[in-house]
Amino acid sequence: MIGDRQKSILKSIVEEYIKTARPVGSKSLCKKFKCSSATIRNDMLNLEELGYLEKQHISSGRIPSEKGYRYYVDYLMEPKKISGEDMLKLQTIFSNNELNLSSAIEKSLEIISDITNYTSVVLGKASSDNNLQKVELIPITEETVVAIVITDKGIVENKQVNLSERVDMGEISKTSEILNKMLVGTPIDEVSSKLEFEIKPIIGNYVKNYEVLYNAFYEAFSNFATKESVKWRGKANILKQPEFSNVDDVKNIVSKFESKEVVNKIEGTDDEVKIYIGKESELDDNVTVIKTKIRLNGEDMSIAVIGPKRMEYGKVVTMLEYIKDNLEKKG
Amino acid sequence: MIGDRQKSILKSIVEEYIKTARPVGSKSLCKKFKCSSATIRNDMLNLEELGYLEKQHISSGRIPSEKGYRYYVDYLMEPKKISGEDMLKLQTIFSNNELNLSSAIEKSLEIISDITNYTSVVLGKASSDNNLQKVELIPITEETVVAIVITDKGIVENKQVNLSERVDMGEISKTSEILNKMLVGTPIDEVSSKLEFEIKPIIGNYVKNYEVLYNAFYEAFSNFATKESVKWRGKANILKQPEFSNVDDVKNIVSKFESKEVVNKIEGTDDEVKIYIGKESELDDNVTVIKTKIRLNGEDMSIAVIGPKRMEYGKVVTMLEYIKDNLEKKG
DNA sequence: CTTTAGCACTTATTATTTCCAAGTGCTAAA
DNA sequence: TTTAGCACTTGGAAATAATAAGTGCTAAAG
Repeated sequence: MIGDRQKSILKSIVEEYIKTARPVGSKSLCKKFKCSSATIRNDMLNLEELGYLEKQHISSGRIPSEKGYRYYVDYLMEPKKISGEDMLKLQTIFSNNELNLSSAIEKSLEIISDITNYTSVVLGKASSDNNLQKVELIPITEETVVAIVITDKGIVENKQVNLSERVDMGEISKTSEILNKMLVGTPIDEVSSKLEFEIKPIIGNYVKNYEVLYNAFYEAFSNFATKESVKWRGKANILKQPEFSNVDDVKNIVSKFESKEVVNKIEGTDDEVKIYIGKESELDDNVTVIKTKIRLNGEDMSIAVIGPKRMEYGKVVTMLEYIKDNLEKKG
Repeated sequence: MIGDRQKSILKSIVEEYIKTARPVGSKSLCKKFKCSSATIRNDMLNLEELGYLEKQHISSGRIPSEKGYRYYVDYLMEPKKISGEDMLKLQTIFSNNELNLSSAIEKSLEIISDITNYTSVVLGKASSDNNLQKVELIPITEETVVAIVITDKGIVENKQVNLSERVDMGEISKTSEILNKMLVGTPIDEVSSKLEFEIKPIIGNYVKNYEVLYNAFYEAFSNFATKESVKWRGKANILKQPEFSNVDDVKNIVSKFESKEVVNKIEGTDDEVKIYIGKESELDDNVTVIKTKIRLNGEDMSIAVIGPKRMEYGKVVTMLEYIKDNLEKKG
């Protein structure tokens, strides 16, 4: 259905369009394919009929459709080696042993945005294979305590809680002791039910006034269980792309970046590096999202790169794979 | 120099322009001042010569200059009462006793942006009257510890640190013990020097292999001392203003919001609610920043509202004052 | 001295027209 | 199957014209 020269033409058009952001005309491919513009035009027409190419108007050159990008990504794209210069930058992340994981990830984001000029995001969420390692309730004033939860993977969360009434120091340390005795080692996604069904019924036997403290810890913990961190780099980068040359598109994408739902669209579901083009991204028809999931040290992380549909696919994929592999080696 | 009617005209022009975002012509003020447009024109000319008004072009109506806004804000503006509806929203922050301070502040931001349709920011930084209350070093693996620092104001910071070599559990708890014994009660801005001059010299007597652990804690602590939190709400709101109708201005302001220097421009220096118009904001000539400083529970917070120069000054100032007063009462 | 009516003048904005470059589809011949 | 040739379409830039809003100034009136 789609011949070899046509594949090659599609590839050239996608790559040319990625480079220049301008529709590609038949004449510009003549030298490369050693044939006349009419021949190219015939093939282009064919590719258009099959849905791989589009025109902006009747007499414009061709641009790839989403289907065209998809075909390119699935069958035509060649992986791109990381350039020496870029490799040097990436090395700074992994050669520095002092850097702990979360700093390494942040640094990676920074470098991705710097090299690609796209927007990058990392989304972290304590994963279910964290076990509770330690609980602390630290009195601050007579009516406030700070509750601290630490997991065996080293994730720490804290929350300052107002008690609704004055509570005795001794009670606080007793509560803390009981919580530790009964909860240490519990997977975090089982803590809630253990709290409710095993601890709540008996804690009254040891601690008077237990309700206030129980509630305080419960609140702190629920904070922990749902906590997500989102970090962006180069949010403004995408605006540099020529596809965002009119106000409404710019305002639109900026609003989407600010909205809360963006988190769901970004969260990776696959361990591989996956590409979501235009509509597939469910974020905005004008963007491509390339994302992957990394499970690291008890945290599920999603890293995503957001750019225009004419993104440098090969470059970004190679880079994400490299970073993913090296982070996992480090972790 | 500037007569009573002229003041009144200036006030009307500022308020009209704030409402409509369009230059104000002489005719539109006739009814209000019960005189002909020519009279108004004479006064306008005078106000322009004094620098309070500007024209966009020779035959346009007048708009306030930055000096005009400044005069309005300093001498003409009347404080605006908070509407019943808005008051209701604000009450939800302060009536809820369960809400701890940092949640209350976040909630305030949200409501400010919601009511005003401007952008709001809060900037927090541990202030110098925090004293160290507790230090913990918790081993996670043989080569990682989590260092936790807690102050008497309930601020908690933690950092996971890679040790460069394997360290014995006992050493860790000994170090932790010493740090606590010697540091508890120390104001956080004196911890660094105390660490270096009092603890480093003697810790070797108690803990072998102390260097690794000392460095780990030192790193965790320096993380703490410099940590700043920045929270935005309604970042995209400002784009809704008609002054941002061309791409470049939009891209410009978005980039500025993303840049790191913005923090310096936002940080409040004054306990009062202060207004910085256009250039005065040092952020962008097209915006006004209204900000104030709140010292709360051991944290220095700056709250800022960013909007167009034709901001609803009265409304925002009243609202910020109300929030500031009530947060300080709560804290 | 202040206010007003009248008028010529300026400018942004919008719509209309004209022109050009780029590129297409199609036909007929090679 | 490829190519040359040509009529045709479109977006975009530049030029032109028409309109609305509002000014400054002058001279007369209050």
